[in-house]
Amino acid sequence: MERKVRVRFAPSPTGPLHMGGVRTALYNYLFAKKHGGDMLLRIEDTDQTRYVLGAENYIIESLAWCGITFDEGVHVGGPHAPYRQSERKEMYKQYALQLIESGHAYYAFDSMEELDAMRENLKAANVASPQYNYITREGMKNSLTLPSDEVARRLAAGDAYVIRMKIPRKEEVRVVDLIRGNVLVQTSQMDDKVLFKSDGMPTYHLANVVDDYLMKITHVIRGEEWLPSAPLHVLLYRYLGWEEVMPEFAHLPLLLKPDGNGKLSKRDGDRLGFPVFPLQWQDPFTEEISSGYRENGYIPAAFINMLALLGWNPGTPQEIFSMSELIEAFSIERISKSGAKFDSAKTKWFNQQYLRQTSSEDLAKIFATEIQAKGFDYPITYIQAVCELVKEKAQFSNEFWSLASYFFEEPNSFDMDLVRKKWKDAVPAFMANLAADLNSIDQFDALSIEDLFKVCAEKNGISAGAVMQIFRIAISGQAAGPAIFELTSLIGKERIVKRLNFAINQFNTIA
RNA sequence: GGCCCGUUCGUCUAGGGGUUAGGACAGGAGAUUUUCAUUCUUCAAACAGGGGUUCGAUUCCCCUACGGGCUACCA
Repeated sequence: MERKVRVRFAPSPTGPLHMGGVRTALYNYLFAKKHGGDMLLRIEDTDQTRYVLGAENYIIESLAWCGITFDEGVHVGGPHAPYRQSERKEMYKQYALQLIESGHAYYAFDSMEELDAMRENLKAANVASPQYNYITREGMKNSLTLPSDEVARRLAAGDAYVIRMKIPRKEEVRVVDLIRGNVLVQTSQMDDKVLFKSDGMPTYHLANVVDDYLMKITHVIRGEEWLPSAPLHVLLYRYLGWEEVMPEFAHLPLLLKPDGNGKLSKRDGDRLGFPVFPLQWQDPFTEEISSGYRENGYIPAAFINMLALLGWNPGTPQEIFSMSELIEAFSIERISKSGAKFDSAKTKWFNQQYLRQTSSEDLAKIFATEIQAKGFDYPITYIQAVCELVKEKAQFSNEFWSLASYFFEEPNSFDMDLVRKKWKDAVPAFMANLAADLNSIDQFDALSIEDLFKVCAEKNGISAGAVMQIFRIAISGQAAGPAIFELTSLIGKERIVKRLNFAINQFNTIA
């Protein structure tokens, strides 16, 4: 029987979710939706020592901003609730005990010091990989080496213990990975991983397998850092008697630093000048702030589009994808095997593409709140017209103010070096004439202004081109901007004439 | 160190036993826009190395190098 596709995104609330995590969530989401399946959000908070307050909310909020939705999870509930592992604590122990029962796990009573000493000894003896395994467990304090009455006594006395997996000595474990094919590992290379900790919590390995089984997960799509422990998980399914319904695995290549080596990390963002997190995050302990894509003016769909193409491609030249197009085109087979260096320049390009696609009407709505926040009151139609003019010049919506502030407030500072260069000969006279001429016309549309401008220049024996830039500076304060006569028309006759006269005064004082 | 995974332009990638090895970003040059941005044209840029297999390998196999991950009572 074909099972309904069910995938999960299962982060640990140890800090903000970085873009690599978002991509993992995205691929899970795309896969689920492509196959009409379910997407769950499970919080893996089995390590209380690393729990960070606010991280869970951050994760939920980030994914919502990205447009990744869930069918079940901590925030939306569902038939397999609770979805927070700390709240499922009581469920795990029975499975660990079941494994002891069947001879696939055992109690271990070793202290941290004893474990350290064991590893030190092995290192000193030049053992290639010092680990708690089929050889070393013979020399440690566990239910395999201790007499059964002592084990019973220790357990009854409440001695601290962990439950370890008993990895067979000489077997080959095969992991079938949807991206990499067969991965073979010898059990002799594996160690007796702790499944159940002395604090009563399961480790990732146990909790993960138990929950995926209980929640009927069909596909585990996760980062490549989990590939080395996948054989352990396969063994766990086998020994728990769940191999028939074991999920299929897909281990995603990692996101790498744009420069140098290694996987993309928290530090890289602010070091290299781009966000690594979807949303801004303030560390609750250090109060250190890490920037976010949202706060940097990125459109979530652009961010998602970029992420989707980092490690996956549709096999066609298409690069711009809406979420539904991504769902349509997505397939695990087309995920690449090697890690991808993150490219912030391309991310900006994606945002620019999306910004262009956004209507001036929608941009105006966003921009209007910024305008209002600054205390200005302009009709939305005016703001929309400004957006129309400025849109092509921006890469981010948060650049609008610096690009367009002069549409809303009068310029009061000018690039005087430039003015000095241009403010000579017939120019001052021309500007004075222009101000008067502009003031005298009724038709203040771009074409009429342009005609008037040219005629005025000719009257003063100057080429129109020669005075275009000083005119722009006079009315906008900036040396570059949108089509000059349209801009003039939009700002309106009264304000333009006023600005011109103000600028002429200013320019005269420095000339 | 050990184990596992990987390696096509600077970056993301397509391709696949015989190709002028394609696209995009970034970069260079030019044109348009009497500004900037846009747009257009154009240039430069890659199969890690060595062995096989083969009539022929960038493509398949092996080795080396390099890169990455893992190696906790963290996930």
